[in-house]
Amino acid sequence: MDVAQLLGDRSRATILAMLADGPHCVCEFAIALGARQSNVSNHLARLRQAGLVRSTRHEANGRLQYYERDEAAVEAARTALSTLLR
Amino acid sequence: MDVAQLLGDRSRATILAMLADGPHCVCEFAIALGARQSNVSNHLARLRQAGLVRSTRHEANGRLQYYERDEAAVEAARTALSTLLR
DNA sequence: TTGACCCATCAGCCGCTGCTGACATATCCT
DNA sequence: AGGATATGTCAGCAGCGGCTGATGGGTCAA
Repeated sequence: MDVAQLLGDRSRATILAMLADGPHCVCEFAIALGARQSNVSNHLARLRQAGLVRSTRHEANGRLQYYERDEAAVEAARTALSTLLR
Repeated sequence: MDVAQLLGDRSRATILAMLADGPHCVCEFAIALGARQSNVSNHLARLRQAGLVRSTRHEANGRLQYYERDEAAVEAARTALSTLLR
């Protein structure tokens, strides 16, 4: 899926912005967005499929799934968008 | 309308990319995109409404409507997208 | 003026996409 | 084991957005 199309959704854009300052779990996104958990999971699945984020389990609490940005992919996306408007 | 959402469409992204090397008329976009004239006009109206492009009539042939990018707005969009992935 | 050309706008249709609810899975606690 | 918590996945629905055809306005040539 195209990067710009991914960012076209407000929820996904907010998620990526939140991930700028470190990892977060799914429930945090759900609260911040005021959305259901399944909804957030769907968005994260898109972002995961695009390679922009990856998920890891929390060390202490294995029930929590923590998401972090793939900085290399984000950097690539940033340059891709920049060259698109070159 | 959001900039990322505008770029999410392939047609509009192509139009903006084509405008990188100077102005073009509507018919040129239609040919390049393989789309109908009304379709292209709709996309250009969106881009116009967003302030990313502006239209001027051709000097020699007044029937041709030429579109050019608003470089200031494009630059603003570029930085907006860049900070979104900051 | 008449016709041809180029474009903008609009209503309508249709496909895509986000959202939801239900269910399955995984992990932790008791 | 059994229940609670956190998440992933999926079918279904509703709304949005892109595409089209029709129509009207603006411009040029004859």
